[in-house]
Amino acid sequence: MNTPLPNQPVRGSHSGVAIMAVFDLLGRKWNMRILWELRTGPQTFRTLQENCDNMSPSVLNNRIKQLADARLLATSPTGYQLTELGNTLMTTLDPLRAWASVWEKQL
Amino acid sequence: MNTPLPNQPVRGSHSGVAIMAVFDLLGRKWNMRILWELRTGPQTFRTLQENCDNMSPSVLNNRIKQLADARLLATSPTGYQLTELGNTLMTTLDPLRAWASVWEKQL
DNA sequence: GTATATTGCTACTTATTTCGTAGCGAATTG
DNA sequence: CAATTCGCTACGAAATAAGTAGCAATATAC
Repeated sequence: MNTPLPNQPVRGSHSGVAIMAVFDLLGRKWNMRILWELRTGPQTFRTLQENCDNMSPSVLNNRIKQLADARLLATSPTGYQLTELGNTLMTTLDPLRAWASVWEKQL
Repeated sequence: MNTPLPNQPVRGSHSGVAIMAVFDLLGRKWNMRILWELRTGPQTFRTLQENCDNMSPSVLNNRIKQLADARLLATSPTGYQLTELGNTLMTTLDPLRAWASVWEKQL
C-alpha cells in the first residue's frame, strides 16, 4: 500500500490532482483519526494506539509511515507529533466538529 | 457494514461522539470522493461511477445507501444529489482544496 | 410497437486491507 | 540484574473492496 502524494497517481485516480491524494490518504481507515488525536500534542506509539481504540499495531505502524511520508507527522523526543502541515490540515478540518454536532441534531 | 451515525457506537469507538462517526463514515473508501463529485450537481449512478474512476458498482451501491442513511445524499429525478446536510459538509470541507495545493507545493 | 441502448442495480469470485494476537529486542525503572 | 515499558514485526483470520457478468426496467430510435 503506497502513500498517496500529490503530483503522482493515487489509488483510483491517475490525474495526480492534489485533492484526490488527500481523499485517498484520509480515506484510509484511521488516518484522519490519528491526526485528530495528535491535535492536542505528541503521543507515544502505545498511547496513540490506546486513544485510537486499541487499533492493531501493524496498521498503526503502517499509518505512521504513510503520514510521515506525507509530511503530516514526525517523530519527536516526546513521541509522534503533527508537523506544521499536519497542523494546518487539522485546522482546516476543525469546523468538522461543528458540522458533526449539527448533523447529530438533525438525525 | 453498518452506517456510522452520531449517538451510536461506530467501528472502533463506542462513545457515540458525532465526530467519531464522521471519521468512520468519511474514512471508508470512496465516501468523501462521492460527496465531492456531487458537489457540482446531481449525477446518475453510472455517471457517478465513471467520475469515481469506475469504482465497482457493488461498492458504489453500498456507499449510496450509507450516505443516504446518513442523510448526506438523496435521490432526485435527475440522479443522486447532496442533501442540505451534505452540502454544508462539503462547504466545511471546501478549504481542503486550498490546503491540498499548499501541501503539494511543500512536497 | 418493436428493436436498441441505457440505467440502476445484484451476484459472485478474487484481491486487498484491516484485525487480533503473540512476542522480540532495546531502553527504562526499581 | 530483574521487571516493566516501549516501538515495533510476524502472521493467520476476518472484513472490505475490486472486477466482471448480466438482468430487469425504463427510455430512445426507428
